[in-house]
Amino acid sequence: MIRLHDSLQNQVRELALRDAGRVSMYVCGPTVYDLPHLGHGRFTLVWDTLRRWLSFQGLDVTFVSNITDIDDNIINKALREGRTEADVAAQYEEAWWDAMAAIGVARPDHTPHATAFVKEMVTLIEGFLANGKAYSTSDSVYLDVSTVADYGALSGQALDSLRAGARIEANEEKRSPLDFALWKKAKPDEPSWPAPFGDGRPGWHTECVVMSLALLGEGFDLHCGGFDLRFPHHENERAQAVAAGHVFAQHWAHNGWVMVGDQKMSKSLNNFTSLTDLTEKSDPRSYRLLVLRSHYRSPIEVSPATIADAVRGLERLDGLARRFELPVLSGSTLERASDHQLGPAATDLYERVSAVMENDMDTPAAVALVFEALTNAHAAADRGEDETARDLASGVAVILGGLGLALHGASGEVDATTAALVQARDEARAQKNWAEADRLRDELVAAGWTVEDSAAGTVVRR
RNA sequence: GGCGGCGUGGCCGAGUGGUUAGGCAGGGGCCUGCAAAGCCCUCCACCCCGGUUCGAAUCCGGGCGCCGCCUCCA
Repeated sequence: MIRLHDSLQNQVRELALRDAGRVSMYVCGPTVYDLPHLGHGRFTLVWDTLRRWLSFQGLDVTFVSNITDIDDNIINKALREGRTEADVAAQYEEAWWDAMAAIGVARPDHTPHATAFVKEMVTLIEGFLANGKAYSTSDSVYLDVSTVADYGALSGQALDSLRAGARIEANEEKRSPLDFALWKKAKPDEPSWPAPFGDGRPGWHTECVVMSLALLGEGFDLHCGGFDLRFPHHENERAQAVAAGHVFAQHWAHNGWVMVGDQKMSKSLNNFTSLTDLTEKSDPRSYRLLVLRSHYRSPIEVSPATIADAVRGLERLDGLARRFELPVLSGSTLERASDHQLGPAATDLYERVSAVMENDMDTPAAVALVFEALTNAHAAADRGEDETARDLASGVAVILGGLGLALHGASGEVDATTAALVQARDEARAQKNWAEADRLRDELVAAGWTVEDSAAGTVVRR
C-alpha cells in the first residue's frame, strides 16, 4: 500500500484503509466566485493523480470533492454585480468544470454542494449548542475551541501558542479569538436558511466536515488539500468532528503551493494567474507534466520558461507515440493496469514506477523512469529490437495513462492540397532534386506543418 | 513573537551517508542529400563555516539568505 505523508502525525506512513481494497478520499474543493487559478490547477492535478494511480493499481477509490456555493466572497460579488448568489456560483462552477476538463482532471465520484447540506449542518450545530461546545452571539454561532481536547494537533501548534499568535479582533463577544464561526446569522438582503438558533448560513469549516462524513462515513481514509488549508480550515473541520464524537479522516495529506516569482501565488497577494489563460495559451498537458515533475509537497514555480520546458518534454513523449503509433489513454476516464497487456520490459517499468509512487507519491522519480524508458525504447528500435522497443513504448503510454497524462500520436487529417505537396516532395526526393524538395518543405513549413522524413517518406503534422 | 519549510549544475527539479536522478538548454559525434526526429558521448552542482565519519550535498552545531502558516486563501 502507498506510503504518504500524514500531516496529523507529521510523518510518512502507510495509508491504512478502513475497508480492504477500497479508498475513501475527500479533497476540499473550490469556492466558486471567480475563475480557477494555477493554485487550483495544482491541487486538483495532484489529487487527481493520486486517485488515478490508486485506481490504476486496482483499488476501488471513492473520490469526493465539494463545491462551496455559499460564502462571503460569493455574496460580495453578487452584491457588487447586482446578481443573485446562485447566479454567481453557477457561472463560476461552470468555469471550474471547463477548466478541469481542459487539464484532464477526472470528475469526482461525488461533488457535494454546500447549499444542499445545510439541514445537516444545522443539526450538527444544534448538538454543539445543546452540549455547551458552541455559543451564540448577536451575529454568529461559534465553536468554543477550548472544549476540543487536542485542538491544534493537525497544524502542530499548541493552543497557547495559537492564542499568543492570534490577531486582535474587534469582536468582543467571542470567548477566545480562536473560536470560529459555525454559523453566520443573516444580515438584511443576504441569503439565509432557517435554523432554531437564528436564520443564516453555514461557516466554511462546517460545510466540509458535514459533507465528507455524509458521503464517506466515519473514519474515512484520507483528507487532502493545499498546505494553507491546514490551519485554520482543516484544523477547524477536525475540531468539529472531534467535538461531535465522530471518527474523522485517518490520514491528512497536503500539497505545496504555486510560486509566481518567489512568492506564493494567492488571493491575498493578488498575483494569481488564471488556469484558463494557461490552458488556452499552451498545451494543457504541460501543466500536468510540470506538476508531476516536482514532488507534491514542494512548491512549484510556474513561469513561461517552466511551461515551455514542459512543452518540450511533451513533444518528446508525443514523438514516441508517433513512432510506435501508441494509443491515446487517459483523459476523462481512469485507467486500470490490469486492462493492459504488458510485456516483460513494460512490467519491469510498471513495478519500478509503482515502487517510487508508493514512496510518498514520488512522481518526479516516476517521470524520470518514464523518460529513461522512452530513451531505451528508441534505442532498442534503432538497434532493430522491435519487440522490446514496442513493449517499452507501450509501457510508457500505459504508465502515463495511469498518471493521467495522455500522449498524442499522429495528428489526424491532412488536407488534399497538403497531401499533394507531400507527394510532390517525395517524387522530387526520389529524383534527387534537392532544391525542389527543399522548396516544397519550406512551403509546407510556411503553411504551419512540421516536416520530418521517415523511411516511408515525408511526414507532416501540425 | 509562535510553528514549519527551503537554499543542488545555464534553467527547472529529484535524491540519498559511499553508486548516472530526470527534463530543458549548451558542446561533440552517429544517422540524414540537407534538415527534423532519434541514438551515443559530453560540459556545468550540491549557500558559508565548523563538527561527526574511513567517507557528507546527504547527519549535528553555528551563520547567512529566502519562503510559508499563525487572517479569506488550494
